[in-house]
Amino acid sequence: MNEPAPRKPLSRLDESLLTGLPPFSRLERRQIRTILDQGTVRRYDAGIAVFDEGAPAQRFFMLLDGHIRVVRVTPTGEQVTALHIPSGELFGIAPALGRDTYPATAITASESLALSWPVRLWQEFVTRYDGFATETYKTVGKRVGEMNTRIVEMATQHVEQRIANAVLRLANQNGRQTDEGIEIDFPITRQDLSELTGTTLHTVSRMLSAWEKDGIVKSRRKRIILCDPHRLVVISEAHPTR
Amino acid sequence: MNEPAPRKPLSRLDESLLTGLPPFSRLERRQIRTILDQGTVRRYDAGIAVFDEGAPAQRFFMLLDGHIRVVRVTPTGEQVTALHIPSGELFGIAPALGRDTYPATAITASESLALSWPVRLWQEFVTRYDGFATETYKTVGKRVGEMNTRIVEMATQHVEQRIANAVLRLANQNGRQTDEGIEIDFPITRQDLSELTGTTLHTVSRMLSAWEKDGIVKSRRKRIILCDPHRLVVISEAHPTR
DNA sequence: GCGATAGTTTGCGCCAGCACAACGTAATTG
DNA sequence: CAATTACGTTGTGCTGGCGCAAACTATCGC
Repeated sequence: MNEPAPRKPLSRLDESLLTGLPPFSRLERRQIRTILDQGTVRRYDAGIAVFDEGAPAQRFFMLLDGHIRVVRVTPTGEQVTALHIPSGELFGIAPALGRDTYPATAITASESLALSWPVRLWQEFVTRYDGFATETYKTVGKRVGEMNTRIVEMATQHVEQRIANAVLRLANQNGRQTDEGIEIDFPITRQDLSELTGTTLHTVSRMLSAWEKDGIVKSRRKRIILCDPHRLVVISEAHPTR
Repeated sequence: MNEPAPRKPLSRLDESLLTGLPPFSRLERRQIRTILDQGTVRRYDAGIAVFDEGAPAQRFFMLLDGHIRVVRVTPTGEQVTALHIPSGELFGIAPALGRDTYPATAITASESLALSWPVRLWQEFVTRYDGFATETYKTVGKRVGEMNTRIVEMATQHVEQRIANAVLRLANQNGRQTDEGIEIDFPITRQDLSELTGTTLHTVSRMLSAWEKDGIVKSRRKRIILCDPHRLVVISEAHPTR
């Protein structure tokens, strides 16, 4: 992160942390207190695995601050990013999918803060707290939709369009307006982008260079700023050969 | 289908239709009777859309017989198959994902028989029937896993490996042992396979021809028989360049 | 301030897989 | 059994994007 995030007292969390967030928005202060007291907060450095693919799902998580990349590793060791999780969302919700192991690895893209609970509380949350089930399944639905879109993109679009789409999506979810344009407000490398689009870091680099030459983006190390999102949209839609 | 499927009396269904199926396996005969009476059966010809992407989700379905392809259509009209649904599974379960429209189109791959209920019953099923929620979320979890795998494959594997994987998966889910080998027991065209693997029907055709020359598969029109599944597995794993 | 490390850029050659195109063949219809 | 339609095969040429390689540059730890 750029500025040091305002540090929350880790000992006892404020109820306001959760009140705004969809899965908990219909709950009363007292209920949220209970939920907070049952959970554990932890800070994670950037680039740390919060949990690993295949590991027994012992806890589920709410990302309070930072960004998570959900990654799968192939038998031969290359990584593919399946999803990006912005702060304010649940993750590692294996129990919602009837699973007892995590289906993928969660890696912090930036320094992050997450609250977590043991899975045995899942059933309790679902039955006891109004709106929790509904909202979490909306989240699942949204992610299924995203994955679906990724599949369609990978199947039909060219690399340039896929990269454009990925950048646009990231900017939409995690964009921050600056005087130069919209900046993706967490560190992202060419390698990350290539894992997100199923290509190589070389190709991504070339692409960004070309776009920068055309004034569509600016990019420093680990940072991307969109100067002309509209042109990117055009690229992402253009020339669908197949 | 090859032989005309044994025709069920459409008027009043037998409880045994559902007793074996996971979402209903823990229920009593009386409960299943109620569930059956609340639903509607319908037969669909091959190649028919059961519901369309984006349409309001008015019903959810249980596939009793046949096969469904879950398809998304791109803005430019090409189709991508996201999932295959074998008989005995729920589909069109938008309500489980907190959605009120269908996220994709469901097309019958062969003549099919499906039972369906209005979505307003979903909540009732989930709360009233033991195991229904758990089992349906397992189904969702399984499908998320499959989609994830597809993404990884599309991102890292070559066309030949993707086709091999697709064929193997179909054979696993819907294989039937014959004297020539394992036959995929529903009609599938080169075009279908190409939509499943994100390639062209030409490339699929070439691939199958090559495999047939090597004695790995036999293929008639709309039919594929695996003579040597093991060699296919080798192909699907081999030479992961990136 | 100086390596060391992690991230980025760029050039070059090559080939998997696509576009295009034409033809062959099995099923279907009346 | 024509005629028609749907599905499958195969050839040719071309190119997007990858592999490989090498150099460059921020950033960090000491």
